[in-house]
Amino acid sequence: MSEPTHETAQELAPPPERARTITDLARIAGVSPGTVSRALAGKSLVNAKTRERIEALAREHGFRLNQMASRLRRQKTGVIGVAIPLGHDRRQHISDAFFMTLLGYLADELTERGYDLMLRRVIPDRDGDWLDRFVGSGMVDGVIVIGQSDQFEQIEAAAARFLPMVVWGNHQEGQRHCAVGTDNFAGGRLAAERLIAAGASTIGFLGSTDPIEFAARYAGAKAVADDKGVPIRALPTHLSPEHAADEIAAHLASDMAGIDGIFAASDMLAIACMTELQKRGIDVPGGMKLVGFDDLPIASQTRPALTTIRQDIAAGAARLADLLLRRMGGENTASVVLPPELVGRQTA
Amino acid sequence: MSEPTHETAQELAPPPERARTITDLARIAGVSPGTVSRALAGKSLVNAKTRERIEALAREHGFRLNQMASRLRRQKTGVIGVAIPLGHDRRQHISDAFFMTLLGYLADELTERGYDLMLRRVIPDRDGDWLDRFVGSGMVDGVIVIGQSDQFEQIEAAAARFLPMVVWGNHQEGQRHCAVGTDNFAGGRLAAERLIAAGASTIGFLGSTDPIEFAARYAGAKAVADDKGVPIRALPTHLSPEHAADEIAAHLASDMAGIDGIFAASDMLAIACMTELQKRGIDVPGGMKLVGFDDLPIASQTRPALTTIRQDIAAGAARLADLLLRRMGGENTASVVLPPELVGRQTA
DNA sequence: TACTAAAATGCAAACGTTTGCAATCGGGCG
DNA sequence: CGCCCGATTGCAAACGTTTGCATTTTAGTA
Repeated sequence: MSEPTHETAQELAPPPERARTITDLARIAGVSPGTVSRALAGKSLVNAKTRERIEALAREHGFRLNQMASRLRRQKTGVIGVAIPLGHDRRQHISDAFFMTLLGYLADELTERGYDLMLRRVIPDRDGDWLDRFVGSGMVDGVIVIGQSDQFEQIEAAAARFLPMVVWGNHQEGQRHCAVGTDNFAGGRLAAERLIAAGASTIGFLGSTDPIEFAARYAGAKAVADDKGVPIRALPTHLSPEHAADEIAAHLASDMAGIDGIFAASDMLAIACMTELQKRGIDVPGGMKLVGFDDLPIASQTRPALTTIRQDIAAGAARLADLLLRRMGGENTASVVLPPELVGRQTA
Repeated sequence: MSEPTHETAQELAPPPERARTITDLARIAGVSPGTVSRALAGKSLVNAKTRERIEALAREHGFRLNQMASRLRRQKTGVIGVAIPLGHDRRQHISDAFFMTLLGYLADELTERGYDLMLRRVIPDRDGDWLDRFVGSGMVDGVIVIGQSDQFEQIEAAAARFLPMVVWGNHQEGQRHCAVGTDNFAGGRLAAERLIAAGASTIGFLGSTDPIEFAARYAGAKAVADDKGVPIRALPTHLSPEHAADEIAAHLASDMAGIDGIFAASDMLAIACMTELQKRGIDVPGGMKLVGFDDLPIASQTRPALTTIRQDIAAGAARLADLLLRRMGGENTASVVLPPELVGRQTA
């Protein structure tokens, strides 16, 4: 009574006691936790007025549902795991342009459908168990693996026990896991055909042939080259941007006897290569034909504009998302092979 | 006894009864769940032999710890939330090159430290509550917001209650939340100085001035331009790659009176602009000086190579990660402003 | 008013781990 | 042989929700 102002203040702005748990909120509302849960979930079993009152109290006391507990109880997470295995080139960065572009589209697709993405970068040989641990962790409802890298066996093993998984990469005869990917062999064919048609008499394949995606690109190009009697050989190069430029420079300095057409395993390599060629005063396509792979947005912005093999990344992401959701629903889906497409620009 | 082969087979390859829960495994091992938990966690309290036996059984029966339950109990998740608010340009794609590059570095940094990333793309005006819901969900131990967009108020509000949050973006006098970002105003100054030094007599700023990061870049450029008596004006352009080219073309066709120097709000815009200029036969830098912003990897690969203002994205990601972890440890950290750097190449 | 059915709520048991505390076991020592 | 102490293990209560079932309230009807 001696501090009226104090009391008045308290009454006007009641201390916003935060309700941390559903039980707190139930106590405040004078109902049971079960009712609060049902009210916030929008179930029909609860009286409309009660629901409104509880919703108002929830807002007022800043209540947030603890997702961990909710998910434990409901045995589903609303999260899709995205794993990026970096097996074939440990120096390869997760910020690789192709992966990031695909990831961006995936995020768009899945967010649209109400899922969150959990990103995990994996260095397989540090941990042979990586995929099993990921799919069995109870943290994700489904898994997308971006790139098979050199982890084909691991992926097959996981697929045997875990249905909701889809992989970006090659589909091989008889494989167990569901893959979505470009027909890399056909893409390699297209590239070689284009180079030869443009007048190349000896072809260099710029990139590693270890990851099976790249191996297939090389094999496709080699099939065409062999068929037409054009020599072709691999110029091994790592993907990481810091190393690629130097390795390409080394190739150009020593290893190019007769090569007048280059098929680069990715656009990023092709662009790095073009820069090195121009540094040396070699004209593209005059002195060297060049074909890339991916058709990243930058490919059309280089000078000269890059001739490349297009992977439809947006379509691929859409298929990945679609197939994964169907598998999460129990369906056993088949792999999808997307056709590559030659995008003829100025470099070959 | 009448089916010896059957029994033999059973003995040789015991049905690999999968242990789903820690209780299953405890039953199999003949110990209590608590002991199994301690054994798998590598606590010292459990006998070495017991631990080894349990670990072997865990492998054999394909046991995976349920992370949901573990995290609920331990009240921590090992997950860092990454939110990308798309407020100022809803058409902007999460696959935006700058965001993706930053995200890639962040993933590298945080994965290295044992955290997973949870990615969330947010369209704020669909849901004014987005940040509160994210930080209060109990699903993440900390949050990184990439880009303030037009959500400054929301972020400030969340920062008042939630310590472990760091934001990529501008720091403004007296703001509450911890930000890491480039000094955009200084960057704008550098760009304008360079353009003017290269001979530009009228400057166009290519990009939106709505997001505060871009507004600061424009303000910096304007400060220098005003100082030197050089006219400058904004050429509003959206960021999404599909629209940018057309909008730039429209500017070039109608709006360019006197402009002989362009400061693009991002490298992607600069590159799109360069392509449009070249389509029109305008020489860069002869007919038009051009300066970008970001110094993405592609910037050095264009022809002519792009003069731009470098943001050190890798360093920024490292600072974000470092500050976030310190905040998760209870420390209240100050904002960090990174100095931009002019990278002089060929376009201005 | 009494009875019935439907609507709304409460109760309590899950979900699968972790962890403080108590109980057990074994060995060394007096 | 009995006792004590340290090393292991078991017990049971959390963590915060959801949900089947039982119970109470309400509304409707005879």
